[in-house]
Amino acid sequence: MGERVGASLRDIARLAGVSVKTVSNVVNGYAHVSPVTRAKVEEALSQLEYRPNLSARSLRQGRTGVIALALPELDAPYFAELSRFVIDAAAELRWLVVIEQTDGRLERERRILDGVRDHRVDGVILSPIAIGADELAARTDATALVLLGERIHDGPADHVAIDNVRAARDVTEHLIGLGRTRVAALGAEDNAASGTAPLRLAGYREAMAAHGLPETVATVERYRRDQGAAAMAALLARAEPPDAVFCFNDLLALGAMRTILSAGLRVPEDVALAGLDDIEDGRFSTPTLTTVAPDKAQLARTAVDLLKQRIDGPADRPPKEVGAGYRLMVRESTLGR
Amino acid sequence: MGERVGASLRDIARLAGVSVKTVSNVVNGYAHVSPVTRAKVEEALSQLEYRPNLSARSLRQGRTGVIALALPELDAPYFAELSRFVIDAAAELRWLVVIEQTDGRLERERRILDGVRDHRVDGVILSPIAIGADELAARTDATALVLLGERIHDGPADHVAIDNVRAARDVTEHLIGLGRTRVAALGAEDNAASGTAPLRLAGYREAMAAHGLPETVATVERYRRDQGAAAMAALLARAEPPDAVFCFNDLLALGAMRTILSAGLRVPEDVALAGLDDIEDGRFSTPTLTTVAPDKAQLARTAVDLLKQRIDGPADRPPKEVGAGYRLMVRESTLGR
DNA sequence: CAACGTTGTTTCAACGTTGTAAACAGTCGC
DNA sequence: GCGACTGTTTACAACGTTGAAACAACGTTG
Repeated sequence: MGERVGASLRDIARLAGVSVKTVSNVVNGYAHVSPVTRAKVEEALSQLEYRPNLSARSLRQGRTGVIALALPELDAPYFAELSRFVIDAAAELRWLVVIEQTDGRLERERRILDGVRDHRVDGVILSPIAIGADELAARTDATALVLLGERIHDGPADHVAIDNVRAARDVTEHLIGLGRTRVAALGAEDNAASGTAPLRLAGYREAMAAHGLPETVATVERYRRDQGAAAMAALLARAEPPDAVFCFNDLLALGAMRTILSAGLRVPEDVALAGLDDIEDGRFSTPTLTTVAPDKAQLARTAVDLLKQRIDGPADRPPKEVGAGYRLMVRESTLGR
Repeated sequence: MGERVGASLRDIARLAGVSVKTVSNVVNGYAHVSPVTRAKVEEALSQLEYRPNLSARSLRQGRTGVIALALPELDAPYFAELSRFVIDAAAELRWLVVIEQTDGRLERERRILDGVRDHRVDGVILSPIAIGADELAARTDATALVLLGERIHDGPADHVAIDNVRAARDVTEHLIGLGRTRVAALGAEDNAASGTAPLRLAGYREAMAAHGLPETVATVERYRRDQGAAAMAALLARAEPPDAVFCFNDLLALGAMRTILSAGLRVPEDVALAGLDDIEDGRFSTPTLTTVAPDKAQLARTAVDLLKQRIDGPADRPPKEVGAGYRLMVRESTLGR
């Protein structure tokens, strides 16, 4: 047998004894359809289990109903959790989300921005790592774009993010407030002109400077557990190892925690530890992880809303910057049992 | 301005001075095109940055180039890691993957099977939790289907999975081999007729029976950290608490680990702990987690291959069952430092 | 040189949908 | 009984693509 494929408007029309367009009108909820006709059509629709062919609809309307969510990597828990919220928010608009993984590589992010993908999408939500404001400004592709998770101030695109500088300052203040004096930052990036790393570093520096404390900064290349573990090992090998570490995300913190505990030191007694992201792992580690919890639901919803405005609205609307809330979650890794 | 949308075959044809079909032939690599014409067309293609409209192509060909990957939840690390492999394998066939989350709910899985989704897809890879063999057999939707991660023997669909019974038996044997005698299973499900839980339970039982040891089984509702933590608390409250626990997945094990350590007990000295899935968290927990590592890449690739065969092949091909490999990863949670 | 096959190219129709415009049937006011 | 209006329905075309079929210009063969 050939492909068993669903009924089309034509089939419905034939069965209900009306024109194709009338069926289309019923399907789309057009107001001026007589009750009798509507009933006939709806009967036929359910009898044949009609479902619209979205390829045809897309072709006709020039819209696909699909948006892309471009993330560094889906298997980083923060992004997995976040994508769930994005998918849910998009589903309310009957949008489908396809996930593209950039691995944080500049070249991949560039391709996303240039609209080089197999399937056309109505819009893109990008969580940028490598791309900078200058590249963004040079973008020619007209696909609607929203940046998620990073503020590129006065950039050419809508974006939504928590206030990374302030959040980082809050965490650092918390560590200092415990009486720690050798507070290190873990997660800076060597050649990052943009991205969240410089912002979080700035927040850390503000807090340290405010208390006249010396800065210690450990760099990584990627925000992964193994990199956190390695960077922490380097910190411990110093002449004056830190007594507190602010890791720029939770994965780094969990890697660092592993290194500290393996070395026979205690958290938080010997080294207090804090992260940022509030991934679920940190709520069940031993000790549990102090962290900043961005309001992921709000981030996701706002990103989708901004994208909708951008898609529906005029192309020349000036870009918006929207903030999202966060909370400091103090747990055992700084407070003890 | 209106929607800035890409060039169509017509635009290319006009520019190159040939017919639309000839452009189509070039785009699709049709053999009989003269070098001169081909060059002209390719020049025009790159000049206008042509990219095919896949909605139109889908409409014409009746195929979308999109497959659905239906998982319980994306923010379970195992599934996040697995989806990455699926996406990569699908990308090699130029397939796009959309992820649907079932939350392990029967009703959602049913909708997936019945093909109730907004966008039509060429095939579905389903990682089933709740659905049983009988429901599968009653399925009427003709969309190609592959089951991933569970064996429903002699079921009506292709599937790929590791040998859950044997894997569970191996882990349990490992725990028994440490000299433990009060080995508990954590992760059974109360009313599960199908799914992996009964298989893993069966493997546990085989091993326990082979050594004449008494069985202890703790049930959960979902495979999440909090459930593992709670179930472990119940086990510890028993008159004879276990000295080893095989958790049916790593999330449960990490939750259980948290409970054990919080109670002031040591892992593995007081309670040895093993999981299944080999998620990254378990490689960085303290102690690191002994687990079964399914070959996720092989699982994903096989699932995609099976789906391709099912899509391209005759509809009446009998369903295939394919196994995938796994390895026992012995780490600190059973071995100590 | 007529019949035939090959290569290169084109014409045509169709996939399922919806916007536009127009047709059609009533109803109202005068 | 006419025009104007409202409400309901329809015919048509088009979105961009590709399979089938047709066609033209060859070279080959008997």
